Amino acid sequence: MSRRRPIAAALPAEPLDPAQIAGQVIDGDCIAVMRRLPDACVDMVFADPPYNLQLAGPLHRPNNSRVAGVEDDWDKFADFAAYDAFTHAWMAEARRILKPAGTIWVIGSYHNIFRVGAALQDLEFWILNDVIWRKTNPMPNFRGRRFTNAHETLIWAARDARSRYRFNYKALKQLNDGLQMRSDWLLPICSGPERLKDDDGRKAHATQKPLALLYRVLQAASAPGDLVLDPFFGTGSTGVAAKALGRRFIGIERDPGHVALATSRIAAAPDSADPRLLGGDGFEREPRIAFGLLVEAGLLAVGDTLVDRTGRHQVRVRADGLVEAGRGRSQAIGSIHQMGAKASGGPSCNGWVFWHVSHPDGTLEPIDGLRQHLRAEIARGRDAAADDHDDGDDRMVDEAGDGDLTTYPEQPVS
Amino acid sequence: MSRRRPIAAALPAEPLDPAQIAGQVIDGDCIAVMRRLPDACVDMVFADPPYNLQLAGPLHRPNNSRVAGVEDDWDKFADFAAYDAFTHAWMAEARRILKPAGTIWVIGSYHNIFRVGAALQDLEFWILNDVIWRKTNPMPNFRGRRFTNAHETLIWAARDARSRYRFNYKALKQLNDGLQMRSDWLLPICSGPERLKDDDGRKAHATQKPLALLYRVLQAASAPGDLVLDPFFGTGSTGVAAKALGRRFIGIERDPGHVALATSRIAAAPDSADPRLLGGDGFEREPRIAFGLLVEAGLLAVGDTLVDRTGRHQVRVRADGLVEAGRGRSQAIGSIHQMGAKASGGPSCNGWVFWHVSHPDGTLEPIDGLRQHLRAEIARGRDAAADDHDDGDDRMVDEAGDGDLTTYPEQPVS
DNA sequence: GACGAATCTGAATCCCGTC
DNA sequence: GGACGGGATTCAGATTCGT
Repeated sequence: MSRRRPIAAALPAEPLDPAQIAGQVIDGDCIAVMRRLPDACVDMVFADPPYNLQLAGPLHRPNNSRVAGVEDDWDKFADFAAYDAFTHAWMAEARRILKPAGTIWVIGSYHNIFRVGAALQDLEFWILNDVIWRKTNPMPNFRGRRFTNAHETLIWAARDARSRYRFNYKALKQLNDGLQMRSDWLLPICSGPERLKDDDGRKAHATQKPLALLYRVLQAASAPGDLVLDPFFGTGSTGVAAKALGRRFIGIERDPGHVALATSRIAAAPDSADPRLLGGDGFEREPRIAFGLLVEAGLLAVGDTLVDRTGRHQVRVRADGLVEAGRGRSQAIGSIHQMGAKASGGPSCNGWVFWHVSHPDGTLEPIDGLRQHLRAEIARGRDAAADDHDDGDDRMVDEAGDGDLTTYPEQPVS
Repeated sequence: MSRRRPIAAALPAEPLDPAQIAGQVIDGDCIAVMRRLPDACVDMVFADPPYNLQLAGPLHRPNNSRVAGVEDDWDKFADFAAYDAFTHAWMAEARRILKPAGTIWVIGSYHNIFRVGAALQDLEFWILNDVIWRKTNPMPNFRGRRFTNAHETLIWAARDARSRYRFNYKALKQLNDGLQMRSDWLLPICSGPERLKDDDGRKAHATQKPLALLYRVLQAASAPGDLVLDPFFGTGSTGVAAKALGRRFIGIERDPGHVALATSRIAAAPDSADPRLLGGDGFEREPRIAFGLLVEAGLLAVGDTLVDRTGRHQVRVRADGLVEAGRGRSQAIGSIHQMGAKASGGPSCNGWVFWHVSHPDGTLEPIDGLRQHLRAEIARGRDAAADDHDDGDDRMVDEAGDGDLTTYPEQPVS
């Protein structure tokens, strides 16, 4: 198989406490280290495993300079079977320590990504997307024998098919100028000052990933305070991005030199901004408003008529927070959603945007506008109350707006 | 497994003659049909196999309209093992009938492409590139639970690691405005008039591929007259593109309705232009000129001195087409390329651009200039001769300039 | 017929909290 | 865990409809 270190079966398997080692880089084989972590303890895994590059010999540019490829021992495997066994082993451990709602990201190239993707499926991970990192500045194909290999592939997968995983949809839509984020991401490769060099000016790691890539991954599929594990930590880009975004991390790395480099790099890296600015989705779920509240608040009156956009359907507002249509035998009563579904003929309906009130000038306004009005009033009252108590060292923040409070220490503003 | 037809073990396995059936659509299971073809008879395979989508239930757009998903029987497999067995079976046959220098293309999505890529590697195909088809107009993600699935993946692989496969580098570079063609291609999905409809106005096939995609694949990895096999022919886009580009094809399709549709579609499709305009690379490899020919042609004389760009190294021209440096014991003899490599210290060297002749005015000219001069003269003579014989039914064209002659029937100008 | 608005559609593994 | 019900969710391009 490979010339990697013997795995840790013989080493003492002292348990590790995830909370204790968060923010650290653990020196060791990732399989051995993961075995010491408890089940279901991390929220996300980001993995940049060896690519199994299989370069035949040294490659030279047309001007005869030599291309510095990946020639490290960690990228050497005897054959596909050896690579598959290795992949299966680390991935099974990663799945064990992943929380049920957690997701995994794995990055690779055509040399290994098909083995990786098949292994994920075989282990019953559930693929959510394959994401293409399109490089703005890839290395050209010097021989002119293939297409410029201008991308790498990331696979994003949930722990299983029924996972209620996190995806910060609105935050990413915002990042993409108001349109859904697509599965193809255009980002530069890691170069310039971001690229770590050793004392001789050579690159410190053969496959350092750009921070921008890690930012986007963490923004998409984790929340502030989440614990992110990177089993192939390298120079620690995952840690730097996690620190900047208020996520906690555990890094595992076999090469002691890289462990030291990553540790000092992260210590020097900027900390996260005010955690309140980092919210999971950036757009927390708004507090729920029952339709009946609009009547209580005087925004609608019992007996008012609601119409759909085309004017083809109408309902009357009842006192109990339901609406009714028709008279006598053909009368139907239900929630705004149920009656909207009935009217539109679909399996479901968002009554808030389906039904409208008619203004005197003939224009229609969705009742969602009334709801937003009411929400704003409620928020003003809540903020006034909160101002009286906002002076502690720790903040209690309802990240998701769902009543779960996350506590974490105050962070300096960077 | 799937509800496909029983495979053809029990059917009579009458051999098929590739030359006879070129241009036809064969009705049947692709594995059974391929078994009837001889070894090493096709130049390229393009395959668009079932993706194994595993759709759970109906999906609706926000406006409550229902998405027409792929619900055909041909995309139903019991599990990954069944899909893998199917993949392995058709792919092994495809490899058998592929010429040693042939390549295969397979397109898929994250549902199946990892199984496909691993199977290719397990069968000892040699992956050359994974190519990303980025869609300009993908279907959005309606529930906001994932990234817009905005691409599909093609894998391009040679029959084995040592294949001398065809890649029309210059033609694709030209297609890409003078820059190397990258591994990410931006193309619209198949819609509008190109999308075939049945009598009711519904799409005739759930997964029709755009012609532009096939054009690029055929342009990249085949030559005029090549025989291209598509084992999942569907509505025959591969055949239409092949006809337009002067490639021959064999299509295999299980569904008799699709066979009929593809056949009539191809019959109505425009034929290729003058084959001389379609050249394999669009830029035929220039005929090879031996260095010694420069002496024969009087462009260099025996004993002339060649120097490198800096003037630090020199060699003398010999009568045998080699060059020599030094005198007596330190004398070295070799080709212009070998002696260039020795002088520059690299593992290889293009002697044509490394070595120069000195003009009387002191300027240096690469000997490649002399070669181009000679080529132009040769081309003038060849064209004059060709005009006298350009009236046969078949043409013999040395596409690659390497002495391999490909014969193909004359095509009318469209 | 021209132009703008409204509608339709595409290889899709497409919800979540509460009781 | 299963059932129930609230309510959140789309982009580009072609085609059809309306004036």
